[in-house]
Amino acid sequence: MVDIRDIARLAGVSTATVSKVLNNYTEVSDATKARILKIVEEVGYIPNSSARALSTKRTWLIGIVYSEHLHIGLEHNYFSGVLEAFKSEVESLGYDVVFISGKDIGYLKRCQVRNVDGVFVVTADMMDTGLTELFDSKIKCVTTDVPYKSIPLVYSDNRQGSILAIDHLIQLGHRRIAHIAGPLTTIAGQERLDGYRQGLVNAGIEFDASLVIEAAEYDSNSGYECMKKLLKLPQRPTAVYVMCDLTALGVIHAINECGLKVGEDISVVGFDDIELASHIHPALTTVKQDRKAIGKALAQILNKSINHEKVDVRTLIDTELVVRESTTPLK
Amino acid sequence: MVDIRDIARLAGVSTATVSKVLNNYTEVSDATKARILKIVEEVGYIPNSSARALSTKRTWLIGIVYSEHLHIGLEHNYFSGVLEAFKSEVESLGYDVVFISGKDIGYLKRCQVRNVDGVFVVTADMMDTGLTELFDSKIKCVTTDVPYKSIPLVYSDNRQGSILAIDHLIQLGHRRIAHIAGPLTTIAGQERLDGYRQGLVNAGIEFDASLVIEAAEYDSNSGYECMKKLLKLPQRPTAVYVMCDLTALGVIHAINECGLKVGEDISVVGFDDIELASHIHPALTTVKQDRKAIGKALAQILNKSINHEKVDVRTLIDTELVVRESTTPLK
DNA sequence: TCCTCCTTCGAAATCGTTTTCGTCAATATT
DNA sequence: AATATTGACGAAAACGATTTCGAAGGAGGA
Repeated sequence: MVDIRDIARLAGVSTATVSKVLNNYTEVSDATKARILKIVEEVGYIPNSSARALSTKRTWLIGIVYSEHLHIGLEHNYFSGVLEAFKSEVESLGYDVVFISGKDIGYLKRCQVRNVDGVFVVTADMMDTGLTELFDSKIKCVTTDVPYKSIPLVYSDNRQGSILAIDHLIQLGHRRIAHIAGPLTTIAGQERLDGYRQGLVNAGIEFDASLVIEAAEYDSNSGYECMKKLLKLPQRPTAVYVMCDLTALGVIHAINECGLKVGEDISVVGFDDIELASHIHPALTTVKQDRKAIGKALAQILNKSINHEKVDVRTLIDTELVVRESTTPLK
Repeated sequence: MVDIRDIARLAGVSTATVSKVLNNYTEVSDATKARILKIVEEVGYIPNSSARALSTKRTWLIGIVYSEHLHIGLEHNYFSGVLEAFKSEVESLGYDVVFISGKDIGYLKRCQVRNVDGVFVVTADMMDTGLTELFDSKIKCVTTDVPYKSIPLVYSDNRQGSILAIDHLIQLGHRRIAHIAGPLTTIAGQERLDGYRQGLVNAGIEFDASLVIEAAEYDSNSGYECMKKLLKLPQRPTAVYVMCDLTALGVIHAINECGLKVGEDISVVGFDDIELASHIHPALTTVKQDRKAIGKALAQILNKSINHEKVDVRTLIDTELVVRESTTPLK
């Protein structure tokens, strides 16, 4: 492998000079700069990042952390979408992305071993002390969905999203709109419920507590269970606003099972816009989280933070309603 | 940050000795070893991985590469599953995992910049010269799904999977079994078609070319289109074996659209077992690819390869049939 | 007693960069 | 003409580990 000394020798200069042109210092003449660059190109010289990191104390590495026992992370479509956008943005800022596991020595120590410049905590469970230890350290972090002290946070404007959904249903003529809420221990669960209430208030509809059910989890089964209950109500809702797409699938299952048709008999709106929302039949109307924007914002904020610039502690990203087939005008 | 010299000073030994106990050399006495370890523990010393990499030429980093323009990668449930399993296995072997993008300078150079010990090419498009350049280099690679020269390859036993599917349908009494094949330019497409024919042969059913359609892509639309054609056949198939779950969704859509019921009127079998297969209604019977096993095998093979051990060039992983609601006995 | 052989350890070179500071010549200033 | 300034470059010291090879000292053998 050719190193910086080879380049220096070939160009008849010192390694200092080579290093300077490689790092865009101005104090080297255009002539030698061009000469060095040419040689670098010809021999295909690639600076050794370990050596560079050793002497600059910057690795240009961003760590990705997620609470492993939550069993989401990579496999969840929402997070992989955010992660993909994040990755793409930090890459264009010059970083690479490395996974940090918490195995054995914990997240913090692993981050220190790798000397990451910053970390993105994708799925945070604040009960995980390994994580809070990381948040409380000197290492620059950003996260999404769940707040912790003054760690910069980027997430969807859940209230606004809920209002979009409710407005849409009201436009279609619905008045009895049920809501399956996320666990109210989660911020998202609370805010989406808030937005639901606000949406009703805006339309002058009175809030009916019997139309709201708190789900146990953000999963499909919970949706199935909750919908079963709603269907037993003396007066059935004509529309259901569900706090996430996966849960909406369970809801749809329950509706089908009792012989009703999604869309025709009961309109359903989800939240997230995961991949399958558009693939099922009827396709799901849903509040789309702008994963690209979230990932990109996270990347930019983390970069600023690494460079000691001031950053916003909270960033809200707008959601967007995607109307498909699961919502129809009230007959 | 405390470094190895601090430890040496505190223990009253040289850095050489500290390094030796940290790397499990035998030539240091039990007493000093214990003393050093104790101090390391107390002050929370963490070796600097850049320095270590610089002097050992091993980074303990594995690169993850995927053809970006294919627009799969992270967001595709199958690959994220394999990747998750791979990551987990290499982590327990002591590596960390870093994403390598091809931006600007190409995959190979980026791998060299980071000095990765090896790379896992998750989604390979062999038309991508950036990728073949990487494969043809000295860097140890493994990949899945698509073969290239003697790069170690791990993938599902597609023929065996097809046979499972066909056997199942035959057990249920079906005889007119259609197949929507993947693009025959892909190995998976070919092998699954092969297995389909073999399954029929095993059951003594004659192959009927009119029941086989080659899809344009591994996506939902292709399934929709192909199924439309199959439904126009003078004698409709009673069952369809589809080369992937996503495509099966399109198939289901087409079946519903013409007033038939999946399961009752036409049985459908997919391939992959992506997340939504179990979430749709009726839930999809499918051939499950063992993502965990594939990821794990890839990790072990890559590790061996890095350590200059002999490895198998091709490794087949068994598939498994997951019977759900989309297949029922022929009436 | 002398010699050999282990065991245990350390001095110092090395890995490939960056960065500070000094040198030296050429140019600008008075 | 003497001095001050500027521009272009290099010597050498980091950065924090690993590893080779030699040395010291004690144990064992003849």
